[in-house]
Parts: sequence; C-alpha cells; structure tokens
Amino acid sequence: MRKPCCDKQDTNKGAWSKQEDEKLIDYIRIHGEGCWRTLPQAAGLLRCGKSCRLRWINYLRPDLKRGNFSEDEEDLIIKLHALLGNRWSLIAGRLPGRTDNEVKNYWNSHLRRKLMNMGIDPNNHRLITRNLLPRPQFPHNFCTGASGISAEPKVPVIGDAADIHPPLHSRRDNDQVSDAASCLDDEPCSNQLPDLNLDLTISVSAATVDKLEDDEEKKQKQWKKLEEP
DNA sequence: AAACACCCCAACCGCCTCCGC
DNA sequence: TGCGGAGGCGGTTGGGGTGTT
Repeated sequence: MRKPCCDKQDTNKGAWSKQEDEKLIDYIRIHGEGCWRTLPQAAGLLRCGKSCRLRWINYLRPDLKRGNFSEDEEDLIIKLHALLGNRWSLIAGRLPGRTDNEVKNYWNSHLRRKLMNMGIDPNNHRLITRNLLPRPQFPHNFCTGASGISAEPKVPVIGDAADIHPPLHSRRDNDQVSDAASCLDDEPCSNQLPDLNLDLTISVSAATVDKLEDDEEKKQKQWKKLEEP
C-alpha cells in the first residue's frame, strides 16, 4: 500500500485563496524552490507539498506568459506533438513561459479539435478518411513529417482503427522520436499524405534543435546501457 | 429568466523516475 | 544492489463561466 504524499486530513483542497498564494510566493521568494514536502509547514500552509509545487509551477511563477497562444506557439505545439507525443513537459519546455498543464489543456480543448476539423487524427497526425469528412483544404506543403510510429515500411494506413498509438509508456521513448525523425528523412509522402508542413527546422530555433538532439542522445545512451548484458 | 449543455482550466490523483543512503 | 523518499509527469476530474434553448 502506497503511503499518501502527505497527511490528507490536515490539508486544504480545491482552489487557492489569495492569502495562500501570497504565503507561497513570499516563502519561495526568500527560500527558493524545492523541498516541497516540508515547504507547506515552513510556509504556514495547510496544503500538501505537491499542491504547492503545482500551484507555483502552473500559476504563480513570475516568468509565466499566460494569455492566449499565438499562432506560432500553436504551430510549434502541433509539430512537437507530432514528434514527441503526449510528453507535455518536453513540449512546454520548448515554449518559454508556458507550462505542461497549460499546453496539455490547450491541446485538449483547442488543438485536438482543430486538427480533427482539418481531417487529421490528433493521435497520430495522419489523415482521417473513410469518406466521412469533407475533403479538407490543406495548406501548401502539407505533410505530417511524423506519420510513422511503427517501424514498419510506410503503407497507407489512413483511418485504420488499429493505427492508434499504444499507450506512450508501453513504448520505448526513443522509438517514437527516432521513427518520427526518420520519417523526416524519408522520401516526400506526396502519394500517401498531404504535406502537413511539420518540418521542425522551420520554426524551431537552433538551440531547440540542439536540445532535442541532446535529449535524444541521452536517451540513446540510456537504452544502450539497459541493453548491455 | 430559468434550465440545460457545453467548454475551459485549475487542481487532484496515482504512477514513474531519480537519487541518496 | 536494493530500498525508500521526493519530485515530476500525464491523465482525469470538477467547478465556474458562457452560450443556447
């Protein structure tokens, strides 16, 4: 039986009051982030440490951008989602001032629907056909760029019910990334899929690309370690 | 004006990973 | 090397706001 993260009977739940916010901000301003488990007591808050951390990360941090997502940000989220899947923290890490929660919520409430309206399956960024939807008007240079999740040779599997992502944690992390990346190297998919304009080199900065490559390298090393006898 | 439906987003929950011992 | 605690992550929930009937 897992121990609860804190003594729940003594903690507040639900929306944060202004006083609680102020206490948390004041405490972190003086002592910095970290030690979330002991923070509530030290700061005089009747909250669980996790709750404090979430409140700070998602709402109180001074560097948060808040407000509507720009078109560029939308674009980047879609591209990164095609590449990384539901790894919201990684995606948010590429969007300064945005949190994983914010990106996740925005994806679920706006971008998913937007893609579906365009006739694209938001799970795998492939076209939905079945002749149920009107033929979408794709922008010039429309290509998923990350259509391949399976390592199998690419064949048109549009609309295949079996073509749904398996749960992310059931896959090796680098499978999806490397396959997506390999797709970027592939022949143009003009005879299979429209061009989604998901070329990551367009709007992702050089630093971002470097970071992605670093992450990828680290993962490769980790997997190599694991695979070693 | 009231009832209902829908949407958005802050917050919670439980699992996973990392790290120190 | 194994264990336990702390932090981090992604999925889900629930309440409040807004639109529709």
